[in-house]
Amino acid sequence: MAGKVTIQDVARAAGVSPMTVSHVINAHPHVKDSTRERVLHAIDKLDYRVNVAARNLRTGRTGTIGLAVPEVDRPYFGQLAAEIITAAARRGFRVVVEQTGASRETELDALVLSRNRMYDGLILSTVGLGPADTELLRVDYPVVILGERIFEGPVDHVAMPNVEGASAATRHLIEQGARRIVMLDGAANDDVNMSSLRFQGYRQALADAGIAFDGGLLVELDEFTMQSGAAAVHDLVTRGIPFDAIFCVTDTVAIGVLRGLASEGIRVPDEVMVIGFDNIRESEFTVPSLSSVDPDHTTMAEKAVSLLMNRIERGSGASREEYVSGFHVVKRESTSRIAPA
Amino acid sequence: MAGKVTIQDVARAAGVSPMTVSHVINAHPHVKDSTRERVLHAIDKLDYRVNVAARNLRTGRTGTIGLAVPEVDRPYFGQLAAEIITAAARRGFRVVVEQTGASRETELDALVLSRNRMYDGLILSTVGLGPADTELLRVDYPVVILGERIFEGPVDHVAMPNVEGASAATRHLIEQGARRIVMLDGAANDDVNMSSLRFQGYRQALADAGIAFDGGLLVELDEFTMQSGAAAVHDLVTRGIPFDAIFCVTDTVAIGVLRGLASEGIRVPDEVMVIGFDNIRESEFTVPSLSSVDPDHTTMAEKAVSLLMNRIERGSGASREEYVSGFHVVKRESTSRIAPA
DNA sequence: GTCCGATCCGATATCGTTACAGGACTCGAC
DNA sequence: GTCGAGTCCTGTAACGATATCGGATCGGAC
Repeated sequence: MAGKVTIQDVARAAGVSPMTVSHVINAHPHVKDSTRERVLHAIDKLDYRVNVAARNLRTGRTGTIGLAVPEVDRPYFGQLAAEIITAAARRGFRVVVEQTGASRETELDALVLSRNRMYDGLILSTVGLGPADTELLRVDYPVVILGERIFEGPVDHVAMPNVEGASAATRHLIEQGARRIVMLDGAANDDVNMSSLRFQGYRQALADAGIAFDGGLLVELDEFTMQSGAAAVHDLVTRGIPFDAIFCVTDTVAIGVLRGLASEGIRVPDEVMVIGFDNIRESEFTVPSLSSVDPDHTTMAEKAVSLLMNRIERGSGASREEYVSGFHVVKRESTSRIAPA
Repeated sequence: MAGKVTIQDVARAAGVSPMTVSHVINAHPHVKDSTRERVLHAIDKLDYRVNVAARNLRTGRTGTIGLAVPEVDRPYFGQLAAEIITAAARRGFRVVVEQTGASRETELDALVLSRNRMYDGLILSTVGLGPADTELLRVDYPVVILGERIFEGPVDHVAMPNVEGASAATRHLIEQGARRIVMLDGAANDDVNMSSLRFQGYRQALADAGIAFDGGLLVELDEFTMQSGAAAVHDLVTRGIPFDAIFCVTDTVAIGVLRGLASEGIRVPDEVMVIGFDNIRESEFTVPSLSSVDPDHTTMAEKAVSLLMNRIERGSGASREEYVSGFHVVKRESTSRIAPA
């Protein structure tokens, strides 16, 4: 029953026109208080709810934005999603979460979906897209890319300080005495993806410290999971490669690494130090607790949503914005050779 | 430009009526191949996208379901959300994630929102709702409650084997030699919420083993976070309460507990054993790895979505269904007094 | 040659809301 | 007494799709 009440019914019950009801619902001015009361009373009595589909059709807005992430159950993306949903809710927007599974195809699908006008805008936390896809991003609806750095992309972009953060993390390891630093990275195939940028930071820090880069210490992971982090450690140990620290491309990988080292009976940080990137919530609670680079996700999420809102409201005219978040290195037990109190 | 192409434009370009275009789009039978080709070609050429709002209005369906969880960035809910999004996507549905922050009010808000016909249905992973709210759940659109057990609720329900799982976890601790088992629980105030049910299982296992329940070993947490788990351990130790095992109401709490024990210099499992509930992905990678009760979320998520789809398709006529998932105890290092290989 | 069912296509009428434009009325100023 | 500027309300016409139903066409059976 409640589902079938329309604005017409309310109008009839309140003795006004549908338009007046609409005005009341949308808080337009120029409605006499007594009239407003009557309408509200009728709405209440009939248990009227606006039909969002009809409103969407008429206004051309949906009040919904899309968020495309590889998987919400990865800690980093989960936390990002939570912050974005909160930031959007603050502005009266709902968020549809699409899982792209880190594949280029599905990320493009999300773009196309959004073109259906299903969403007012889209936040794309890319992984698979590369500079070759730049042209495909040249779409006529609001899009914000979050995370990866796509060189000269045609859309708004909120990026991480990948190079600088990775460099600082590596420098921290060096300062703590590490010399043979493994990097667990992804495929760094196009110079601008996350893996590649963090690798650049790593190399740069090594160079700055006068440490020669050893290709044998670079491990390319297929995916950024705890599983793959643990497996990589096992592999390194099995192959007998000596190392005294590991810089992990993400905290999730680092958690797997901590586990892998424990399984191998290697003590952290005494024998091997570990640092990650992202500072996810779990990192504070691992044993030992995990040092990490904190790129300030909260600000990034807030910025992404606010950029998107600007596009939605002001259209595609304005010039493209690029925001790179700040960062700081969070030093915890995993890189602290002085035993904690 | 792409945004303004309507089905009319396509019809004109293809030399057919809008209805025929609609038939093609919706894969209706009885459209000649040559006609279909022409229409598809026109769609492609004009870069036409259906206007979802218009379709929703006309059909009364949105192809979107709501998922209300406390927070997507808690591992358990993140993993649940991921599974539900996947299960829904398989059926051609999108998912809007609402964060209720574990408050009763926001959970009810989600229910009301859904009444806007914004979603075709709602999956509510409750925390704050209690039996007192049973009547409020008597709504006329598809709802599935996921997780908590609301006695005799008027809606479909996918529940966990809370009592049985908790009992099995506790029994496992006892079998491993524990006698003074702390339970870290939430407020067990209404006999049917998660905390209360898991507490029942705990007490039952104690009773079965002939161990007297010691109220001093029951700790009520305000929230189920790693933070609160760690704090609880610190508090117990500070108060000098002796214990040889901890059963945590969730794995997230347990991870905090592992961390807290490490900070206190207490060895796991030698001095204190720990077991959680949920078997989140992280539990396999903690140090030591965490034993847990696995309620098979994948099946739960799948079941929740499938129940919801049934409601959406078949209406509210059918009788209410209640599904309780199976479970098994996953034994890992944190409860294994025999050192792992 | 007729008839019938299957196949193919389209005219019309909404779905429930809001944009737009304008009508009626009030009130104060001159 | 007239005018203008609010204030308050409403009639009409979409927004872009699909449900419904009926009309046309075609091929085969008799």
